[in-house]
Amino acid sequence: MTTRNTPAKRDRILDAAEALFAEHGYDGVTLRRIATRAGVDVALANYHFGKKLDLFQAVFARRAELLNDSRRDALHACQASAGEEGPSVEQIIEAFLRPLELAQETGDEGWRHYLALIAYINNSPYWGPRMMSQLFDELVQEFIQALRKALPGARDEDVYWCYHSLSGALTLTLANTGRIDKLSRGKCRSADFQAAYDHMIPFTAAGFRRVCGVS
Amino acid sequence: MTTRNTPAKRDRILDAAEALFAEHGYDGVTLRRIATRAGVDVALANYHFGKKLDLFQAVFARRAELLNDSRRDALHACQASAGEEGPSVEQIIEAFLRPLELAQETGDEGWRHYLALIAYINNSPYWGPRMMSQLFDELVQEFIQALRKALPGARDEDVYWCYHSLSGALTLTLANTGRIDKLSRGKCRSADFQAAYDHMIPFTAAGFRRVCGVS
DNA sequence: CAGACTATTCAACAGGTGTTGAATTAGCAA
DNA sequence: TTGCTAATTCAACACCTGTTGAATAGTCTG
Repeated sequence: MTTRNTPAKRDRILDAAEALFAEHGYDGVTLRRIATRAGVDVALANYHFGKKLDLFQAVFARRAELLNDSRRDALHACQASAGEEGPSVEQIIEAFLRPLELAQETGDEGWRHYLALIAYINNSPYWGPRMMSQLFDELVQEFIQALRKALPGARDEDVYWCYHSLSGALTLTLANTGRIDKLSRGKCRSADFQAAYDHMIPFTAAGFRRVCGVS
Repeated sequence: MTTRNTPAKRDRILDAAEALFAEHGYDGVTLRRIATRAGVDVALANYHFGKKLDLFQAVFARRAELLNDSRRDALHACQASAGEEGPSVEQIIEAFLRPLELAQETGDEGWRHYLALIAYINNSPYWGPRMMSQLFDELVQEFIQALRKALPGARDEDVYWCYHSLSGALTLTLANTGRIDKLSRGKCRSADFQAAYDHMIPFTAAGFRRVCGVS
């Protein structure tokens, strides 16, 4: 153990908060429940993170940079391998979605919870406007710029509305509510991100092409 | 005023609860805040609706039947006007979405809040599985059945995954978070449901056709 | 008018909330 | 060892929560 060893309990608090916030939302979770799940005293959360809101934001920020890096790498990679006119709509959307698969590839439950937390925040009229922009807008604009290039002549407004549909489909996927499992009577499993993206990529790419007037 | 006159305060409680639950979620709202907004004593909510959870469900159920009727009428109407082979994918999706426009056509803020509440519930890993099915599944299956007929030869699994994307795009629209406004720097207004559906209908229809293998 | 019933408010409860300051423990330096 | 500092727990605070039973006001019936 080095001198700068941040002990395990701090991380266990983040993990517990991540899982609980994702399932019950900010107000549906109590600091005592987080502490209990983490096997820790209540006051420790305050010691490490300050107020409850600060803990919430710490959870939200913890994996954001890693996720953004992964997505940015995927975008730049497909841009590098594409020719002069840039990657196709499908390739761009693939770069936007596939990095999220690491949530189940690594078998790490934390990532699954984190993505559900993003879905919660993104869909919330209260938290969405307050928290999404600062961490994700810059990269999203880069993706939209790439899509614009792949859809020459498209109106800006149309591109943004299409991104809105893509974002909504993704958000509901990340929320992982299991609703599609019940509707399809088991034919679809919402926990199977790979199957979800395998369908979402051609689905949304076709939508972009149609709405943005390129066949 | 008739004998069975349920006074206005009962409805004001429902209206206040609807707006607050939609914005802050179940746990983010206090009965006292609801009562204050409704201009009513705290205990009155309990008198009319019982526990807080019962009030929540009452709000959720209040407009469900009306919404389902409206959607069912639209579906049956387009089925009646279509020929033997049934309505197109576009027509079915239009019947699924357009009834929701009454939210702003009537200028009734209550409907806007109600639709945001549906978005909150549908996207929640906790409430979604518990509350969506009982009120909405039957009609949704009818829509999916119609889509299946409009997409001959499609695999069931593909149809359900496409519906999932449609549902996600719709959910984020109803949540009305204003995120697309900021991203598009005002070019899109998320409160403009008509513009949202004008784009969503061709977008999702093209997705259905592509994924379900019909050109 | 009296009576009955519903709607509404008042007052209060038992328990849970986030937060804090002091006390305790653990880990490392000299 | 003795210090020193960060990590952790303990105990408690002031406040807010959902819920309830009794009290009051309102409305219609006879």
